[in-house]
Amino acid sequence: MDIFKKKLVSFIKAVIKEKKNIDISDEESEKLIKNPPDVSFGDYSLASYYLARYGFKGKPEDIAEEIFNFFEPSFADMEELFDKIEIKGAYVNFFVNKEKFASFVVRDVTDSGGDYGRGAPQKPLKVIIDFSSPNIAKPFGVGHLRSTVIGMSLSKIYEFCGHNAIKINYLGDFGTQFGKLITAFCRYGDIDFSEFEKDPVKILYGLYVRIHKDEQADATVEEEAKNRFKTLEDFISVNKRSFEEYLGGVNSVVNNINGKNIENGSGVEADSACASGNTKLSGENKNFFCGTPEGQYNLWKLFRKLSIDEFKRIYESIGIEFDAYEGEAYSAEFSKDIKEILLKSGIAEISEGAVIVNVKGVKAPALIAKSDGTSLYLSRDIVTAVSRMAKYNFDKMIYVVGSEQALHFSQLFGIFGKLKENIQKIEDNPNFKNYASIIDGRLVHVKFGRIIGMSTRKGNLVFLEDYIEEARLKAQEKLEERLKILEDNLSAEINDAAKKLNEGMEGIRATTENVEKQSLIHEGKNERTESENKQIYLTSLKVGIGAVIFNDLKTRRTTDVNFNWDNVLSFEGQTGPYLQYTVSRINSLLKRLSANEKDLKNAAQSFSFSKSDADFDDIFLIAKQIYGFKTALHSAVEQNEPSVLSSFALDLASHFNKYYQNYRLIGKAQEYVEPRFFMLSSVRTVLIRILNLLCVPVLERM
RNA sequence: GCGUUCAUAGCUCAGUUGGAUAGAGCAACAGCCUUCUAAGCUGUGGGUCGCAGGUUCGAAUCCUGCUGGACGCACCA
Repeated sequence: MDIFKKKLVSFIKAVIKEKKNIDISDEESEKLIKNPPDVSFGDYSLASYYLARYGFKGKPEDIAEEIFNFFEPSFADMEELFDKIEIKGAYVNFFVNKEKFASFVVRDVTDSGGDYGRGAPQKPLKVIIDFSSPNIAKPFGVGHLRSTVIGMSLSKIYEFCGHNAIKINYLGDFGTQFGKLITAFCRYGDIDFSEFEKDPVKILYGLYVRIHKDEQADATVEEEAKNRFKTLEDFISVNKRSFEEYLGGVNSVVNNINGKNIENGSGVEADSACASGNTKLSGENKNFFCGTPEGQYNLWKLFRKLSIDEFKRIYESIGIEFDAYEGEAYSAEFSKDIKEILLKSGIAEISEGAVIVNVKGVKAPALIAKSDGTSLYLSRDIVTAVSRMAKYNFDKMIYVVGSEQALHFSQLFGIFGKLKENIQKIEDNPNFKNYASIIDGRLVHVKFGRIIGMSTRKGNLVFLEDYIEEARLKAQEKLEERLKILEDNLSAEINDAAKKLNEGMEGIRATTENVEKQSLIHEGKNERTESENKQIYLTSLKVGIGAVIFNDLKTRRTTDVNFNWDNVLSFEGQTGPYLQYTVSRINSLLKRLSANEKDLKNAAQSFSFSKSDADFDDIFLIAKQIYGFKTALHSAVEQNEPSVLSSFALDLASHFNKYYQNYRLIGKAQEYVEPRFFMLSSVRTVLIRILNLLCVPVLERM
């Protein structure tokens, strides 16, 4: 809490104590302080109707007056921090000392450097964030992007707030669909294996599409796929440990490890390693792959490995990373144990041959296992949650999954509620009981809306890479335009200077300066050098990625977004590139202002603002905006909502751009420039921090 | 049919958890580059907060009903 608010808190406590003889906590008192909607109402306000709960009775206006009369005599005590107190209707409004406030905020940011806003809770939470989770065998489409960036951003936000975030990618690598994929591979003889190695995901997707089409006409496809999946699941389940045994083992590992406790060799990673080697894909090996359970298992593992490699490449290109890759298959091994435990304890029952759980508050029965005995993803999710509890001992687990799966998660969460209630009915499984009973209440479904109307220009699924490339091209186009204008202006300047050359020294100086500048930019249609081209490519790529990612994070998660190419490819207004541009603008300005760094270092100790300066009101507004960063972070975490930060950043950027437009700093006196230098640098610090938290690339220059 | 969820300016969205005069950005129109990056800034127009009730000092926000859309609802994930 800042010194201004602290003062108010103590005053509010005092007035309640004095008038009603009630002691309230600092937190309670702080909650009574609101931010007025307009500067003309001051900087903090106390709405009298909130005091009704402490026994203040009567018309709100009268209460406000009562409070005001209490404050006024002791105003001298506040004078150092506040300019005035005003009564307006039902509100008592407080006006801070603007000079002090602005200096306070800017100094706060300057002192904490890049860490401004970083949290350090007394008890950091261990939070698992399960996101992205693409389905293997399908290419990484734009649909996956939303989960990916929301999850990644939340992880960063939690980390920045001092919590411990564990990022898990839970791959959809199991289920009947893989039976289909294997069926496709085995049925179609015309697969080009060299093509396969080049772009495996594309080939797999081709198989996927083809088999789904054939399935419509040929009923044997589905049957074969089901059988092959059963073979796969049976093969995995043979000779395995029991879930109980597994949980016991995890437990002993966990006790020795603090912090993140990432088990790198687990699950997918380890399995995919043994998939290579003797399992070369070729025509001759086809009998092995299609004819034996072991071959089929290897084939599936190979599909999975190839897909994961591809995903990793894509993640890397947009700056996404995970602490662990897990797969559903890993849990499939234990889904039969779950089924038995739940049935034996009476939590689950058999209905129409399938295993179901009836969950409180959810009408639809939760299906745990199919009548042919194979597992469903709900049972695998139960296994996964329990395993993770054993492994990580999490305080909270967030599933970043689309809202169309809301029912699934309410069933999953409901099952853990039921498990907790009926835990004593479970026999013989102490480890399972131990972990399963404490999960209830720690699971959160962070859902998000669909992206509607997203299709390629020809009308199909959009691949993420094509999407980004489209944005990049647009960014490059824009960049080229700007360079052209720059070049044109330059040659105009040079012509101008040449004219002046006849008029004396002034012209000579101008000409030499311009020749220097010109060497940086190619004039006219000359070929650019390779490094210039590379620079242009990288810049436009970052802008493109920024535009695409920010587009997914700027609106509240839950609303469906109407996709519109023109909106995404417009880089003006409330967009990622606008923020990137703002940062690079500040960069450029600060660079020009910081010619004398030594002076600035000295000034950092003792700068201050004067309200007699023409730009002071705007400086104060910027300081206020910066100050709101901590509140924004807080509500972003509370709501698991990155868009809070997006809106905040847009506001801040807009404040800066207005200031930039209205006041010039170059050429002003050093003591005028110094405090503003730190103010602008504070804006930049916060903007860059938010861009980082939102996974939007930051550019030095644009 | 049942359930979840949404409806705010022509379009895309905010709206400090029930508070002061409902705000931005696009698009339209009118301006601003000899002066720190015009991916910027300024101004104008644009609203029955889906409709109807209710709750109270006070409702875009809460409750009920209606209309309209999206999603989900037994062996897919």
